[in-house]
Amino acid sequence: MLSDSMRVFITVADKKNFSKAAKALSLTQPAVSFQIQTLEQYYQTMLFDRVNRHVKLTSAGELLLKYAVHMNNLQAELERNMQQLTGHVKGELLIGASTTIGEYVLPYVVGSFKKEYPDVNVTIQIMNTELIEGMVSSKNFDIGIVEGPVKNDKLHMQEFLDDELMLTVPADHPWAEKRHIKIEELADYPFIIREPGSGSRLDFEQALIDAEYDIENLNIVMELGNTTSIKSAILSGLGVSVISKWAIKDLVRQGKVVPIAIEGLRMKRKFNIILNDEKFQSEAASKFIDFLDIDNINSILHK
Amino acid sequence: MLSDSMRVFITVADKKNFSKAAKALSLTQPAVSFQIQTLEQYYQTMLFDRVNRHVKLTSAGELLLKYAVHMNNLQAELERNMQQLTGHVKGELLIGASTTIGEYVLPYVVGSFKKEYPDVNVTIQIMNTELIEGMVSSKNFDIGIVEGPVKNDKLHMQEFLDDELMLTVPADHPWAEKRHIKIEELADYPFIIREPGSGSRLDFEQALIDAEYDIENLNIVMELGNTTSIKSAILSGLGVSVISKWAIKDLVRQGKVVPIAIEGLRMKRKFNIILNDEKFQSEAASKFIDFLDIDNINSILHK
DNA sequence: TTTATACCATAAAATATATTTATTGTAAAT
DNA sequence: ATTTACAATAAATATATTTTATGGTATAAA
Repeated sequence: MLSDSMRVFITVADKKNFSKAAKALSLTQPAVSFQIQTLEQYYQTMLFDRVNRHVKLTSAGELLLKYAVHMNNLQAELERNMQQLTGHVKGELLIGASTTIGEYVLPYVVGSFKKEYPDVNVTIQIMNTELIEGMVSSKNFDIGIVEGPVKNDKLHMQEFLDDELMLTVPADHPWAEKRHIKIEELADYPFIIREPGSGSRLDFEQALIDAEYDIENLNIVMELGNTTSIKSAILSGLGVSVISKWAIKDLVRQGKVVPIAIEGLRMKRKFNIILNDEKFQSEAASKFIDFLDIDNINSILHK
Repeated sequence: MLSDSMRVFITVADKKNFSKAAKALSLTQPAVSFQIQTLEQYYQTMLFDRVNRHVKLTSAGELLLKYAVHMNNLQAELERNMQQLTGHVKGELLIGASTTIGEYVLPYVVGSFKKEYPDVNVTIQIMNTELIEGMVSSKNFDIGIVEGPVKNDKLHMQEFLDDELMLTVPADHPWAEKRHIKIEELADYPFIIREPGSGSRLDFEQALIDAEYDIENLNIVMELGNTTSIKSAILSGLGVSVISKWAIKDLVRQGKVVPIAIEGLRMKRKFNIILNDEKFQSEAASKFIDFLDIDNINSILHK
């Protein structure tokens, strides 16, 4: 293992801030100060210039960082080889996911993965696509999974799962009997919509534009900030809405809501895995990526 | 810095013995057991087979060793670069030297070196040429300095200092007035000789053979195992002997003994530095090797 | 065989090291 | 002038490592 002080040093060099490094390492700021001081005494030189509101590597610090990163990479490589040799896959796995995926798809996937690899600690962080891309780029996340395509062309994208936004109505709704309605009928009932800027809202709006239907015709009664609130609103009869098929899967099975197709509206989309090819993947990450194979995922989700 | 457990691991892998590794690291054996167990738990695998009277790396151990050595080399390189950057040369310096050099030359050299580099800890280990060559080969010594040439052709040799074996007599000896005697006169006084096998004895014998003088003619009254005893014996008037000019320098200056040349006997030899070019030299070692420059050494020894 | 020797493992106590809590100090931002 | 956002320091505490003391096992020697 890399020594504690080196890990602390790398983090401070990364964050350029003792307190933030401490938080990232689950330490207090004095503990970080202490470790840096230990290194500075050992090498008899300052590693950071404490200048005003930030810290900055000295040339000695730059030199140390170069070697620290190199050693860190060696350690990661060692760990991976060791796990391949012994078969004991373990470690941390940090996944960034957008809301629907993180709330309605990944929990099942991760649950199944953990049965096979109980010593891998998986953390799912839910945030928007842009932030996820940033964290994958900076190698802070092992994997990102988002709705829609990736902007950053340094990142590698691969298809994960099909999704479709479905018009969702309560089981006792007049439309529940039908399998599909025409776009024009949409205006007949109160409609609940996601907040502007969210992925789902954008996809829905785009589908309406493609179908040349003016969103102003809808009878929008409420704008809500997340899928769960929309589901509650639908269940309580406040209106109908358009939601990812994965988000309503349980409610559909329980017979509480019914998904309806809207003729002429194309609301299919893909969930995509985003990876940073520059990042050395841990054995845990590699195994998880293998696990995300579509056939495997289908067998998990359709049971 | 490399973590403690890695340093312990490397040592055990090297010595193939927990107790010897402990001694080499100035630890107790249980401390070594503990560190190895820590690693074994971390990687969830045995690193050594404890088989009968020795331990042996498992395949996981081999893998770890490969990376441990690599990291260790990186650390050494880092330390050297850091010392060059900051100018703070420090660390351990282990020198193997044969008796005369270690006792009569190196103390002055090292004393002078330490004035310039006070944070370098120099250790001189006195042993025979063969052992020194082994320790330089195995990279356990940074530098070796021996009388005479090196056998091992993997090692790099460079000339250090001129030496000459001198016939040494007490100040009140009849020969003391003369500057030189003939070989034949040697038999006129009791002669003290070094034990067989020692470098000085061999060099002396070879010089006699080259001069076609039979050693049996000498009036050998005593055989002693080290230079200091021979000096005492000469001072007490027990006889005369042949000793390195460096070993008697002080006594000559004090006027207690006199060095005499023996006509026709060639007893000049060289002190040689032996280095292992495969070894990554610390900054301290490099500085010391620079310091061994002949002009520098002469200015130290002739003051 | 028995006994001695050369190993490593383990447990408990001692020691050393790292971390937290609480506080101070110092610029910059409000 | 006050607040804010940092890092440094000191003392108390927690954690990790090491030693001391002891036990176990296999080989070598008697």
